[in-house]
Amino acid sequence: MSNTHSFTAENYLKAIYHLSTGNNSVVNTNQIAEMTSTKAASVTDMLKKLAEKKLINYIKYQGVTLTDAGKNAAVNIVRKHRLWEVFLVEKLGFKWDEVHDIAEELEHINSESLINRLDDFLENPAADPHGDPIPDRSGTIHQKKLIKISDMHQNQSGIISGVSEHSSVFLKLLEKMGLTLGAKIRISEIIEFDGSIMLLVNDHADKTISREVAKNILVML
Amino acid sequence: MSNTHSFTAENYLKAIYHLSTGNNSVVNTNQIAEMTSTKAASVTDMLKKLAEKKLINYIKYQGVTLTDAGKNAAVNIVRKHRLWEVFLVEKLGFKWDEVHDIAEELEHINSESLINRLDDFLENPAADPHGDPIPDRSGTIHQKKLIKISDMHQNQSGIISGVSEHSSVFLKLLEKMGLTLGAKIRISEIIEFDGSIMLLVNDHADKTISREVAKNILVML
DNA sequence: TTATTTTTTTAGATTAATCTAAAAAATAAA
DNA sequence: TTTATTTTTTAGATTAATCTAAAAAAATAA
Ligand SMILES: [Mn+2]
Ligand SMILES: [Mn+2]
Ligand SMILES: [Mn+2]
Ligand SMILES: [Mn+2]
Repeated sequence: MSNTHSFTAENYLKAIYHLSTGNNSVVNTNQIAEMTSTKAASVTDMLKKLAEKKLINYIKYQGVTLTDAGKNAAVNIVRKHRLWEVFLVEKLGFKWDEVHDIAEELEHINSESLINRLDDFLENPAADPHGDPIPDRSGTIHQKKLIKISDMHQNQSGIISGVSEHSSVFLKLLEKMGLTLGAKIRISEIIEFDGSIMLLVNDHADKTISREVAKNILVML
Repeated sequence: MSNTHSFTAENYLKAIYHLSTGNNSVVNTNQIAEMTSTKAASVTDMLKKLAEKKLINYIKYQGVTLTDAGKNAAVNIVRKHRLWEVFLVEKLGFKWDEVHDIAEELEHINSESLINRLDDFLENPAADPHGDPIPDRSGTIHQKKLIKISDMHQNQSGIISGVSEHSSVFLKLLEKMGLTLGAKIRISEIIEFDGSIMLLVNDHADKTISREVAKNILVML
């Protein structure tokens, strides 16, 4: 089980995984280069190696997809990343905007018993501090259906359950506005002029957020 | 503060540190090669790089010592290693013979806030699961005076507080015999024939251990 | 459908970490 | 104090990951 790959190979696999679960399942060289902060030429080199190890399906000039083995490896890294994030927030008291970079390193520690014990210690959380689902030990992801605030209509209400933008500035803004996971919201008005949205947060006084902000907050109805 | 060095450089620094706190403060190439499971030629290469970075004092053919910067770096890695070991045992329920290899990886995660928060979360432990002292955040080590069971005399008693052999077989043996940290012992007899030792553990029935075992158990009087 | 632009791959180098084999220095033995 | 042994260093290669610049292929536009 769980062949061990280099730190670097793991980062490429994760990048391909995230890119392929977005829109298209086929991922191109330049996208990977951007996500891994490398150059296209370096990506091509690595793609050959990953293909060699049967972790991706790769045909020159045609982009890549993950094989089952590659997807397993990637999901496992995502699982570790998100569990560590829960640990950092729940046990060590980090803020939700501070944990990503540390988890980026911790996700490469390879020990199945470590991660399964951590999972139990954290009481098998379903989601990380940003609302992203944590794959279970078999690799299955139970993703709840969430919609963007920007897709809600007047008087509709729900619970904030995720974000689609993870930058520290964005997360800090939400924190300051009380728009954190678990907050109950209700759309009181959608402003015609620019689409900004007024909403009630936990039944308190109205707050207004821009459409851009609204697009990046995910709600469970 | 705390310049960041490569994973590999950190392992060399730690090896030099452990070797130099043993007997001689000057450490030689072959010792390092043995401890890092590399070859002498590789060590020489790395020594040049570490000297370049002013982490060691190195003169060809004369062995090495750590500079203050090098010692700081090494002690910090040891601090991280031991704190993670405490975490693995106390929070995740690993046995004391299972944690070394995982800590060997975790010790390279570089985040000062992470390690200080972990320290607090664990309630600032003084020692790791093997009784080794944990350097505080300033790098100071408070080492208690311990003696080997093999240096004790008849009727002397004390508390098991450390081990000087960390292999899994040895630790499992101690576990099985109830000779774990905190156990109270009293020497009932030192056998003339081969120097093996009979002792009372927590006032229970006598157990006998070989001189070799006795040399590797450390006791606080 | 040809020309232009964009994307991707190859060619050729570089850097870090490692190795084996050979040379040089230091140490121990005769 | 020579000679032999051990230790350490150098020389020369290798592997993984990366880069820049140039070539090749694919996609887009004219
Ligand atoms: Mn996250
Ligand atoms: Mn250890
Ligand atoms: Mn290590
Ligand atoms: Mn230890």
